[in-house]
Amino acid sequence: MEWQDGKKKFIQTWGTMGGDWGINRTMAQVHALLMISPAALTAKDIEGELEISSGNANMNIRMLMDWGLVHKELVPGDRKEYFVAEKDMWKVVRQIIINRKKKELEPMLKVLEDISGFEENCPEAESLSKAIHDIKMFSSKADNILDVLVKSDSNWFVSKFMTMVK
Amino acid sequence: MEWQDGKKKFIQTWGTMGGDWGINRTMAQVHALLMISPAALTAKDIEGELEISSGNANMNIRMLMDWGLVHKELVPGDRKEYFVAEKDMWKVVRQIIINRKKKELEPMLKVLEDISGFEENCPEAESLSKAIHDIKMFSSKADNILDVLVKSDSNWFVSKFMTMVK
DNA sequence: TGTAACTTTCAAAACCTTCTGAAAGATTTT
DNA sequence: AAAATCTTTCAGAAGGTTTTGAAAGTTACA
Repeated sequence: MEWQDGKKKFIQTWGTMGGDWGINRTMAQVHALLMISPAALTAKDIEGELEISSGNANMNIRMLMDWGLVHKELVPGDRKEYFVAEKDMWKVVRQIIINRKKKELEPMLKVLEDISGFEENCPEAESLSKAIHDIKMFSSKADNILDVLVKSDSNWFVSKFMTMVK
Repeated sequence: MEWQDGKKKFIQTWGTMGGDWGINRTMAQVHALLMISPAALTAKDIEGELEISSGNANMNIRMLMDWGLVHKELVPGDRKEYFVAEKDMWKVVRQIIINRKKKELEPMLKVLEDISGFEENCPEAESLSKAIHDIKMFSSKADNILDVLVKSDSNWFVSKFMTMVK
């Protein structure tokens, strides 16, 4: 396989992956492209490579910057804006975890907190109560674990984990 | 708050949550409803509660059964099919992990394997090579960790984890 | 076997998200 | 300050997924 084909497939795969992870496909593709680019790229480069409109490119680049996965790089004497992606996989995953946690886990915990304050004694109410309690329990544990995960170094984590399961 | 309102919000929240997790909203709502039902429900009950069509109910119940989160329960002397949901949160989460791993992580690892076999020496090819390598590394670690997670008991895992990070 | 109760299928409709393309807004150069 | 270059915005178009509703398929019983 030529590396150019590999590149195409890589961008595609990362795009699909992104879709599954609550990142839109194009956003993930832009990220993939930047991630494997040795040099910084301009918006125009990205539009060209991925065959998308400037509006689309702009919007997704901005989103990636919001997520902290891409940043601008200004080349002295050049008026264009260049973009580079975070290339450290662990940092990338960490950012994704942080963002999803904030968007999904935390709001859910809040709602569960809000709806747990009723008192009634029919089986239905009790069943609901139990479910809410269990999920709250579980989610806050997950929340804690993710916090640790995000704060830690990848190698440390994996090696520690691997000894732990022995 | 009345428990009936809590129930509505719970179903809604679990539905949104599901959407974020690659489970469609209705499927997650059906699951939520069954999860907080002390008794088994018929397809008709579900249609009524969630105000959805029979086709929709049927399709999502079937999907939940495919995922192993819901099963049929036959009541002797009754011709209707009754459904109950898995209520152990840990089992639920485990099923979700198994399914997503199969659908997302494993195919990705396969593609990365396929496209890593080129040899060229321009910086672009090298950059691509490195990205592929890093992701493969990372994903297979994640794959292993999830395997352990899935096989283990929740309490064991959490407590072990919590000591580990001390 | 006929009929009633229930379940499944599927094409078309509704809905939601993403993308385009053109116009407006910036910023720099001449 | 006009022109050129680049970036952003946004309404409507396109594309994808989910839902409906009605018809077809099953099963159980009289």
